[in-house]
Amino acid sequence: MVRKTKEDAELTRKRIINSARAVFLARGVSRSTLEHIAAHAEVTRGAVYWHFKNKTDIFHAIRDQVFLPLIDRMDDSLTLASNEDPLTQIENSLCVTFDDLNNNIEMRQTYEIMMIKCEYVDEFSLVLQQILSNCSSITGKIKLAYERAEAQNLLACKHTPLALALDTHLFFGGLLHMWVKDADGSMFRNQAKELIKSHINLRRKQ
Amino acid sequence: MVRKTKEDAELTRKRIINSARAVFLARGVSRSTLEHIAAHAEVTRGAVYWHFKNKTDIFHAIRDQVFLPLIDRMDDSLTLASNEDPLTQIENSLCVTFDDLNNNIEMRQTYEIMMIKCEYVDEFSLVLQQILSNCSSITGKIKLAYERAEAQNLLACKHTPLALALDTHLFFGGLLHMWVKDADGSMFRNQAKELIKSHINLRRKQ
DNA sequence: ATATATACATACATTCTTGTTTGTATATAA
DNA sequence: TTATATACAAACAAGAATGTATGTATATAT
Repeated sequence: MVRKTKEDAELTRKRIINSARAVFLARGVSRSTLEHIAAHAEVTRGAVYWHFKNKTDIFHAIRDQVFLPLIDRMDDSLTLASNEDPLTQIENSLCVTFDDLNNNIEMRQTYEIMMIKCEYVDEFSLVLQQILSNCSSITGKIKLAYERAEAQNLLACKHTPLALALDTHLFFGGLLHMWVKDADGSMFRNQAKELIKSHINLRRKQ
Repeated sequence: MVRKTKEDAELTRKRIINSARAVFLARGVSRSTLEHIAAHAEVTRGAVYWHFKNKTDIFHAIRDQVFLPLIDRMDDSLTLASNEDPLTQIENSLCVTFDDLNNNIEMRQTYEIMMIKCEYVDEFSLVLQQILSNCSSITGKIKLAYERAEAQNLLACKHTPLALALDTHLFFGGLLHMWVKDADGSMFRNQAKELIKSHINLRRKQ
């Protein structure tokens, strides 16, 4: 029984990606073999090599599945017109990310893989450049929101919008890392939103 | 020429550790083999197996070399009596870490390995617990400093010392991660101290 | 209806990597 | 001074893991 229909083949491809995510999560990227992934997907390595060039190719498929849509989403919640004040917009845009992490298993697993189950060397090292670039893009969006907040006289401090944006972004990155590492949830996962609210309130006038 | 003196053997052990750090940094922990490490140290795997049980054992030796002294250092700069105000103490204790990173190659390389060249699975996953535990310890120390700042009426905001400490610690963690990823230095390494100063000034009265 | 490309499974060859075992020269203890 | 433990080097054995090559049944195009 071979030569499935195109739809069948696409299902196989997706099963391989999902299996790879599960295997990467459990064993780390390096220790995961194509045989592990194939077995989990209930196919042979032949199927894997048909759909993907190698393990790195699968890795990028998993990454793109989560991160390509994500960037747009973050942009939207900070850039789109809204009836909320800019500081609340920033707060919400950060909170949305953690809502997504809570609700979307694939996203949660992918973050965990990228942050603590992957070694950024050789082929993977260029991902670091993408991360850096994404970060400065996000910081830029946050800065714009702080500029609007400043124009509306909402800020409690005389810091520049850029300084505030960098501080917020670093806080956000730190929280993301701790969120992922805090698997049992007791230290950060349960109180992420309060931490965000507190962070934003620190710069809110009154 | 075998059977060196005890001092020679200790030198060999240190050369192996230093070589392992260099190899881990270049190839990632998983892709580094004991043969790579031995060759870099100009010994054979026999020497490596004599001094260490396996690769994980070397990993922990590298980690302990940097992190065991570090915890005490961070404690000291936050706990010891000082003629500076508590907020400046926090600022300095954060800055000291980045001074160390700049000046101490071994520490810098070790941080890079632990953060982006290692997969936290199996034997390595318990390191995550240590990280979590260290973090709450550091947060606790920062909280005490903020309590002293509050008692001295230095704070510009009505946030609790715990909330401020968590925010500062997350900022610090985020900055550490970006510092390490920003290998060329243009985005974070050069301005880490200004970012810290700005972060602390945000909570300083006036 | 036939030819061809597709979607895999199976088999093979090669290269790493690891752990262990064995050998050995020499500090060092007795 | 001799015996023994030390600090390695060298050789060995076994199992992974990878990439490729080959086989094959069947959608699908013509």
